[in-house]
Amino acid sequence: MPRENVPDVVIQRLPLYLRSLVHIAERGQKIVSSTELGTWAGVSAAQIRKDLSYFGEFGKQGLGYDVDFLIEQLRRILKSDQTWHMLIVGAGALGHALANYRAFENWGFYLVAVFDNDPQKIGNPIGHLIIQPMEELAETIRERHIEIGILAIPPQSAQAVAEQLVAYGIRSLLNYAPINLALPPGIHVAHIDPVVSLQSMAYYL
Amino acid sequence: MPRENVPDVVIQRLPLYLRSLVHIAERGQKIVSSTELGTWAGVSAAQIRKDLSYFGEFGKQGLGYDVDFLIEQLRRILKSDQTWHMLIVGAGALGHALANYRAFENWGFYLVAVFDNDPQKIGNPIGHLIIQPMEELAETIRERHIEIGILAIPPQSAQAVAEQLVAYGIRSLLNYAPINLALPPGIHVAHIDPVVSLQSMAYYL
DNA sequence: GCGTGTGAAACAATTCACAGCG
DNA sequence: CGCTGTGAATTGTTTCACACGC
Repeated sequence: MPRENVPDVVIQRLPLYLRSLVHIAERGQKIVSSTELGTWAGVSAAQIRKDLSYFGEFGKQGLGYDVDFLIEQLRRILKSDQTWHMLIVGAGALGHALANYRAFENWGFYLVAVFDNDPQKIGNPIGHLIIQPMEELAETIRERHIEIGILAIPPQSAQAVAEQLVAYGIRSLLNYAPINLALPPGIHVAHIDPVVSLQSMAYYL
Repeated sequence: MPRENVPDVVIQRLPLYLRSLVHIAERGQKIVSSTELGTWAGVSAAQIRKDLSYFGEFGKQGLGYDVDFLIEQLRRILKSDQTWHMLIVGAGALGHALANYRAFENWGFYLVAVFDNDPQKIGNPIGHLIIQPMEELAETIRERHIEIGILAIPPQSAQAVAEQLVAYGIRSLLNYAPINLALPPGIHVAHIDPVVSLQSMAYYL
């Protein structure tokens, strides 16, 4: 679909544009210029136009972009117009917060299973699901066609669990454990670590 | 302290080096080469040497880096060798998970107050703290010398609350609300949004 | 006239490759 | 000899500026 190879930085900005566009649409606005969208998203107008140009021509010269149309296109490009199945490993405080987070489903990301290795927790409800034992991992991934794994476990076990998930067919991981995962090429890992974010900010304090 | 102006990407990588070094130190290793550290942190050896060279000469030629010494230096550079006071606004599931997250204090980040605007929640315990009403925001920030604010609230109120925090002297924000904040220059904002991370990953699926 | 789309120009980041030193 | 530190070369990203079309 992309006309040529798209830099990763561009892919990381598209969700920000999409979020800003939804905000603009909710205000009832139908048309937006790259300048205005750039102000909302915190990037330059030229950058928005260049980024979008990797994927096609979505604007109207002299006018701007149709907000609803551009939302639709970005959803398509980011594959947020289809359904993805996710699992969480780790039913601690973070696992619970994620299991109750309602914003995933708007974007096609459905949580369909939660796992933990603590016998005390297995069988307990979490969100609208039941905590399952790790033994059911392989079977559930296969049967529910799960593509995305979320790690909400301590760093000590993160590498081993990540390897299990990859072995069972997961290709995308959202890692909340504060450790750098070493995984084979082709596996995509996104990292969320508040300490890393805080440390980068503290530099400027 | 930095010899010249340091690119922001470099600052964002230093916490990853620090995290890897701690891991290496816990295994009892005393010396590490840029090649080995790079493998752990997922970057090239040359990049590590270049990044560190912005701040000084920390290695020994022909040998490598003293692990403990480099940890000490990175803690100093990232200001993680001193104490910072943080507050959370929003005592929902995420606020609770963050309030119970034990990893902050290892790095000098101390949570000293949690706020919410829900009268039902005010006065309830959260972690080792008590949920306070928003009216006490200004006073608490001043009295407890709070430098960092964490937003764990719905996106509708995030901009207004962020502006309040800035007005009361907060210069660094960790924003969990899925909205781009527009704030005056000089204020540092780090964003954590799992949907943004998932959307970037889904592109490659 | 206004705002997009896009080559060209400017700028930034990364990698290379090697001198220098323990 | 091995590994750091660093200019130089390369690669990647952003900004500029303008032709084009509504």
